[in-house]
Amino acid sequence: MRWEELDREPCSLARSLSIVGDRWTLLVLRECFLRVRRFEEFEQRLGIARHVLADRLKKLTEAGVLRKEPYQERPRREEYRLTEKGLDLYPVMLSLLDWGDKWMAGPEGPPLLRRHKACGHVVHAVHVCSECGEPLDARSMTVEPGPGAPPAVLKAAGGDTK
Amino acid sequence: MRWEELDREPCSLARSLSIVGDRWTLLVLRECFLRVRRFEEFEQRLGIARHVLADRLKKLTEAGVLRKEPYQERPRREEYRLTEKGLDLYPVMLSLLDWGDKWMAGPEGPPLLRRHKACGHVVHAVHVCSECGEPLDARSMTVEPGPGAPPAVLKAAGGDTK
DNA sequence: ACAATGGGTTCCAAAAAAGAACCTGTCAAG
DNA sequence: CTTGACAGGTTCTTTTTTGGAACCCATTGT
Repeated sequence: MRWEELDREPCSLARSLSIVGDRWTLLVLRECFLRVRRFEEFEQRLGIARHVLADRLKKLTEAGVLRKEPYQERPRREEYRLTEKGLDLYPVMLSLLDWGDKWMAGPEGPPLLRRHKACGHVVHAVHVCSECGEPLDARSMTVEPGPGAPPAVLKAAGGDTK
Repeated sequence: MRWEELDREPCSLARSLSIVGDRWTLLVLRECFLRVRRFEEFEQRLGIARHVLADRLKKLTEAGVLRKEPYQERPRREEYRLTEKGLDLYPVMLSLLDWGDKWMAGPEGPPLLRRHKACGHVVHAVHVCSECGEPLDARSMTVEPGPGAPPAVLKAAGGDTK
């Protein structure tokens, strides 16, 4: 499997990774969620090489995850903002954040906490079933071919996910 | 920021990415969740270069995400299995999967569906607050320094996440 | 004795990233 | 009317990572 064909794999994970599955993209998006919007600010906060940053921002814009919005004319300047597609990556960030909090924090605990505005508590995310509301884990799911499945998938699928 | 120092960043996202933030690791883990356990099988299913696969499996094992379990002696053969730390990455996979289903599927729909054993429905994951049970999104959260925060973080933090 | 099997390691060429310098409009100050 | 600053890139060159193929090694079946 080559990297450029990843977006045509019959797998939503592979397709997602074709956009966010490299060294820098999710860190750039972290800054977006923290309301960073300008080239210079991304560069300073991340310590990323400028041309790598330019490339990532371009690819994210082409993918519809970010959009360029002018914030002044003469000289024209544009900032990068999350689209709805980009905002929808929040669960991905949250899952990685919660996993890092649990497994990668030192003995002193995680470096940042997230507080839920609605209830006021420091929280983490729980994944629940969209239909019955029960918590989901790897052993509670089975996989089956969907409407976009190519024939080759049909023979491979059939087990559960653990 | 250099890649090798990512695991010491005061950010759980960066620390998580120091393990799963490269081109291949999450695809290797996808196969693990689909119960692939042997070197040859990873190689065939992923089409990954052998030494890259060997390197990823070693790093994941060192990180405690996979463990090597002997499945026969003479000749000794070992297989790779998810540890508890690895199984805990399921929400990350699920988030990426759901995002791909929603945003990266063609008009014919997603290639695979996940069915919840408990309720029998085809489902996706919903992220809810661990304290109040309400759905979470980017705009409903604020960030604040945690117990492991270095001084530099204290001035940068303080906004919400969108 | 010889090939097959599982699980690697080694070598070389191609692609991607790091780091630093350079370019381009548009102002604003001297 | 020249000099400098600023935002936002682009162009080099050097180092790391990949991809692809070949090779290695212990066992075991024929």
